Amino acid sequence: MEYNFREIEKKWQSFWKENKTFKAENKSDKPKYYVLDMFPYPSGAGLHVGHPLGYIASDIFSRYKRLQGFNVLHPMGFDAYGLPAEQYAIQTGTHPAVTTKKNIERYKQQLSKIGFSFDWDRQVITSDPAYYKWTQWTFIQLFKHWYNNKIEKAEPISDLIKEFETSGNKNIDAATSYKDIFSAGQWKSMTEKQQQKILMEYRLAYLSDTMVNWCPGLGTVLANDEVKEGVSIRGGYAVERKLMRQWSLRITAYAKRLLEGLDNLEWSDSLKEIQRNWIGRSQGAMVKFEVKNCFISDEKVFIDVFTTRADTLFGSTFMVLAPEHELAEKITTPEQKSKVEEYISWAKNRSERERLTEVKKISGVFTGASGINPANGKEIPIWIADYVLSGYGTGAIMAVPAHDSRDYAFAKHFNIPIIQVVSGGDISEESYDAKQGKMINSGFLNGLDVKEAIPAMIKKIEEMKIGYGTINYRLRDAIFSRQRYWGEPFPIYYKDDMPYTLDEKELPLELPEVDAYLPTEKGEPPLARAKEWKTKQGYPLECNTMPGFAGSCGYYLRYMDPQNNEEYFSKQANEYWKNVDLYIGGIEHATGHLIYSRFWNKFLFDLGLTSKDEPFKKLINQGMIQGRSNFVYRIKGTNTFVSFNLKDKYEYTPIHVDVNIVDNDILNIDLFKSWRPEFADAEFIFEDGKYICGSEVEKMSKSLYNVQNPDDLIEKYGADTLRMYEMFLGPLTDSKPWDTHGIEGVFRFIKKFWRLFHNSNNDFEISDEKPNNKELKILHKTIKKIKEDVERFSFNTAVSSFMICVNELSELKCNKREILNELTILISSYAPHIAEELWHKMGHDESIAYAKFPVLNEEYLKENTVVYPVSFNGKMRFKVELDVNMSKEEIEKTVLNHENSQRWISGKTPKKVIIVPKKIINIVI
RNA sequence: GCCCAGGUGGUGGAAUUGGUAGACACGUUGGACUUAAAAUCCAAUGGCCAUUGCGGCCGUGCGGGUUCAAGUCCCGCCCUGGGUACCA
Repeated sequence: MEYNFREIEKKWQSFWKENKTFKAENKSDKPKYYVLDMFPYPSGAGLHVGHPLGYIASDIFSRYKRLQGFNVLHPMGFDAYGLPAEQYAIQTGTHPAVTTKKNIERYKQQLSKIGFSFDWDRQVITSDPAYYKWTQWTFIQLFKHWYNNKIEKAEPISDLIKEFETSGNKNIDAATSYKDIFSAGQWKSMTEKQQQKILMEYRLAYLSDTMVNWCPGLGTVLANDEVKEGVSIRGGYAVERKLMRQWSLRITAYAKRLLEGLDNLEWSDSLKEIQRNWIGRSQGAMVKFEVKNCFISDEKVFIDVFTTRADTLFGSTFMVLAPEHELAEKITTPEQKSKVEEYISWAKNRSERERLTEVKKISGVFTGASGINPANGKEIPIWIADYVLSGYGTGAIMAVPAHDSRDYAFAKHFNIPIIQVVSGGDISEESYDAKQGKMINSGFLNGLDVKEAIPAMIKKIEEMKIGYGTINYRLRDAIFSRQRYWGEPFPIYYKDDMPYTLDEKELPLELPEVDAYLPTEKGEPPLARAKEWKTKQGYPLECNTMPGFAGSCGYYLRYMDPQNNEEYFSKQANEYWKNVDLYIGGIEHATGHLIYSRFWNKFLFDLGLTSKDEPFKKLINQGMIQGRSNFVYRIKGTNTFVSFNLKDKYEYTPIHVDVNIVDNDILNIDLFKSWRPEFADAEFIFEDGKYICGSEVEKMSKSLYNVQNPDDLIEKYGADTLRMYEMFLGPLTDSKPWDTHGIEGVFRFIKKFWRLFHNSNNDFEISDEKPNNKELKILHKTIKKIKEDVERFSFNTAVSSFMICVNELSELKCNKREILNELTILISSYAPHIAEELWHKMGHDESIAYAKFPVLNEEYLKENTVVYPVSFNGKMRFKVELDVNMSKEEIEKTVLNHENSQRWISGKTPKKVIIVPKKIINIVI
């Protein structure tokens, strides 16, 4: 029989489906192994060859682990909420659920053709009410908990209320924005609304007026990780800062644990580094500066600043507030009022993008007020400038122009004095920012080294009770509201303008129908259009929905127990599966999903629901598969196209051409003419009778006509070939261009593998003869290599080893059962369909998926002789085969007397002979 | 600017611990089989020189260094990709 992959692959895919071959049980005597892929957003475009790369790798690993005797959890699902389906709904009126369902079906169909060993019974879809019930449930728990810094753990709000009732808040050390101190008596005398307002500042999910990234193009706010360089990552729309009442998650409470947890994870250094930078820990001090002669309701006014350079306090010659700072207008003197107001409104109306691109432009305004430098009692001016960000630290700084380049530029521009306090550099030219040198002009600090001066100054600040040493994080709370339709509704209603959670029994709160997917005329989010969007008691429900990342925060937990209607997941299921052993996905989630998930998991851990503090033990980022675009060159002003190597004689315009009408860079003229009407009459300047196209490596994208679709390749070569080729392309973690021609080589290999089992008439024929040592050696060499390679995720070299093995066995015309049986198991995780087919032909009844991974016998690898490369002064000159047991002395003697050596020694006495057993011989002349 | 990866034939890449640089493929060239094509098989294939044969020199971004030996380690530089960007 010919190798008929279409028939074989269809046959085994339905076999696996019917027999539920890959169903994972929550109870097993086997050790568990959890392999997870980042689940896809089902877009309308379908999969291209880049998408399955990670899935193939994780599938190979899952199948390998099954062969090794593990109970493997390898699920798949869909991250189904997202902007594209909603944008499409706005344009066409099609409900996003309809689009999403259709796209999921398409994705599933495409995925099923690749032969993945997913347990589809565990599929989760984030937009399914049975799933998002638990997203909403977790939100309620976040609302009902606060973070206790003393024990670094989330605790129930009810416990916090008890504490307020007995002792007020003086003993509480919480992650909160609330600064005032109240007593138990004061607490009790508050109205419910006042109490709720205070509690809101402690909750891990809280509602507040915050500066948000408002994206008018998308009609919604965005989280920090959804914005890059002042524009939205999805769609590239401009983003501006806006004060809005929004839900946020107090992820900053977990900053320390999120940072420290990284140390024990098997993630790539670069990914950990991205997260470390995003969390951005800085050690420093909080210092209080008094505002001179300034009183608000009889109390002195102080400005808190955060600094990492407490040592330079004596050099602080002015202060700067962010334009959004709450004191900015309050401390401004009447004379400066109009200027300050003008500046603040100018700064507010600047888009984020303008602000970023005009970083070099210095702007600011003097408030007229002065602060007092607590180190030396000197009066220093207070300015407002937008180089100070409201979101970091306290939104106010002590400026030290001598030792901070930004302050320096500002001081030079506005003629503010500069006092050097650390020796080194030339401050008439530029600031001296290095943390190196001796202190000068700094009172009691003089003569100390910077490294000594920092703690000395912090100690002094603490003694003076004007501040304290502290750690500041760059990480911000996650803004959790979106003014969109297609997302999880919040389980929240409003009473007296204060938010309350729905009862857990009322979950899921299902997404209502609306007449249009647009904001109302009053500018409320789309949910405000829903009829009866209120509780049974008549209280209005929240109209915002949750962000795109909400559903992916805990999906890996739900896979453990996906049909559970009583709980998110059972304790028993979680204690069995624990956390993800191997997670494969793109690096683009470094500052989004991968931080949010860790936070979500840590919170559930604090509640005692998850058994592990970290969700993803080992994580691999697969590289991107880039497209290889082809170009034709049209001579300017004509409809004539010039072949690649002749183009420089003309003035031309390169035009992307569909890679599917180009074969090996040679353009198919007929297909090109019929590709687009404007090319129907095209003329050509050929070279060697052919039209050669240019090529370039770019992103794989529809608009660049370089998309390779897995379905087409499967149709042509089969899924086994596609799987192996995607792995053969290069290291999993590297980005690499797709080259369709390479797939032929893998296809040839698969056919060659098939021929090992078939005679010249294409009939299945294997021999029961005992294999010889040569054959056993080939097999065991391959077992060893495949095992090593898969365990270090080096799938490309594993594929080459299979090629070498099959080449060698073909050469020996080996069709012996003992060899082929083992080789089939080895290859089954890479090319499961052909392996399953041959496995059954060899007489097995059970699926190969649960066969036993071949055991390596080192005996077969033993050699009697070693071929030594003989080098002279490090240059390899010839090889010599020697007995493996020869002593170094014997080797030296033999090699020096070897006829080929004489030429290189040429009568001289070798200075030194280096012999590394079984490796190399080097003779130094 | 700062931080992190990386730079090897015409192409994708291999070299796992400092020990034969270029495995395995693609492509190219020549050949076999065939009426022909496809498929398959064989041979050559880093560059330069030599070629009747043996062979020789150079070569892992560039310049230094350590070592018997460097793609691999160290120092300096260049380039590419990613992250981040007034983070006090």
